[in-house]
Amino acid sequence: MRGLGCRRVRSPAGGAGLAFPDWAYKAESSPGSRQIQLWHFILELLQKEEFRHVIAWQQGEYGEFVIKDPDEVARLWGRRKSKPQMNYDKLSRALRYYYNKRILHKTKGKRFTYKFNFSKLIFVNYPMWDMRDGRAQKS
DNA sequence: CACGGAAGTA
DNA sequence: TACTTCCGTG
Repeated sequence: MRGLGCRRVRSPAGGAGLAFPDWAYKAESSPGSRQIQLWHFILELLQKEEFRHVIAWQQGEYGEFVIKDPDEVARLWGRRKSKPQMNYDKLSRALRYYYNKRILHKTKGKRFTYKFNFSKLIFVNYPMWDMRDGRAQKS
């Protein structure tokens, strides 16, 4: 297991310098059968330049991203989950459930634009992390 | 489009 | 639990 202090950053080549810490892209930690989470999938697409025409980080605001092609993102998500009837209406409902979970929030006024709550993602990936003093706690 | 209640799935 | 499906409301 890697140290918690590791904050390696991924910089997209030729990008606007927008990068996100490696802990944010922590695909799946469990060995095997756990189903992929929507936010893992979103981060996965965001991390690959080949999907930049479909979904991309919004320059300026850290953690903010824009779904440039909602139908395509929904199609890709549906393919991954074996849900051929998936569409943006349903996918966006799933994203809205993240509001209360504090994983995402909407960027009001900006169409198809959402923002990751990275501090919450730290908590999701490393439950032992205590946000109050920024040190790992023993249970 | 975006929101969120309500019921259904695995 | 984490969505998926459906839908009325603004």
